[in-house]
Amino acid sequence: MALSAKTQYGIVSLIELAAIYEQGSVLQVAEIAQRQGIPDRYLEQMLTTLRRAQILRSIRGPRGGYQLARPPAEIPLLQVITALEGEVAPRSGSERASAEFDALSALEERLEASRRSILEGTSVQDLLDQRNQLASAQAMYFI
Amino acid sequence: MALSAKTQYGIVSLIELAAIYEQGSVLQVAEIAQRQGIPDRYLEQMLTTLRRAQILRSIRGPRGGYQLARPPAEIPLLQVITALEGEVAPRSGSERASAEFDALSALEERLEASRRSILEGTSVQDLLDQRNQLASAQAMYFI
DNA sequence: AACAATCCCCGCAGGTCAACCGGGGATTGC
DNA sequence: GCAATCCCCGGTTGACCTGCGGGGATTGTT
Repeated sequence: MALSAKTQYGIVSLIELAAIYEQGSVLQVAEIAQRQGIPDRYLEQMLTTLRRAQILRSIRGPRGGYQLARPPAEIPLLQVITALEGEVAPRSGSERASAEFDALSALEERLEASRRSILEGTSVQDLLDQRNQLASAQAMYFI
Repeated sequence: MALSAKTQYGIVSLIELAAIYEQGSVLQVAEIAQRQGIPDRYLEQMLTTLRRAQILRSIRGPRGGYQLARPPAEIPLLQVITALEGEVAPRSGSERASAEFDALSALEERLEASRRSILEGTSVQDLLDQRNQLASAQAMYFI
């Protein structure tokens, strides 16, 4: 699995919130959790993390909930994943001193760069579009 | 870290073995482990795995050791990593039934495809070349 | 003002997995 | 025969992911 459950839950929630972004309304943790079939107590942690990263905004009290802090097209997935999984420790201290490990590091950087490139170039809006496209395709198939 | 320690140890060993492939000689587990500063008892497991995957050949008894089973240019890293980390379980059973999860799956597939593409297109020989290039660059810098 | 809905914070637990260690057996060159 | 080397298999430790629970803070509604 390329993405952890934590990350998947967070992103799926963002797609749901993106769908109602225009209306300026909110969704509650329990609401999202039930619809997606994921544990609400766990999802709460993800949404809190995303709020701290200023990707979400929260409203407390009755009729409260979460909403996107900015338009979904302005939320690259790289930011979301970085917030949820935490920063990668930048090669602290003991570099393996070996020419072979150095050559391998060059490869790892290429791998990470390619991954970053995709995640920087994909926004929550893109995933929402994809969801709608898949949904309509399924509707067509159904007829 | 894009690659696990297990994978790193295995690949680094393959680079060392690629460097002596022409001579048809062998390297021993303890030899590689000491030079690379990695635990020998652990490295043994990786080399055993690579032998079972027919990437390495082993010779037992005194003066024994390991050598590549084929020319390093014919060993794509994807095979190495697949052998070391094991096959990815193919989406067993309980698909999350949700349009949002489906859209996310499409992204995950793109991520994995891009990774596979790099790992298929890079061989152990390529890493050996990179090592030699880095080594000579460092030599130039030293003068 | 009281109440209830909702988010907020923090710590804990259980399971899984990566990384590593150790014991003893099989092979084989010298 | 002996020692070097690979071979096999199981155990351990520590971290991390996933998830739960208790109680506190905020706020709309009545």
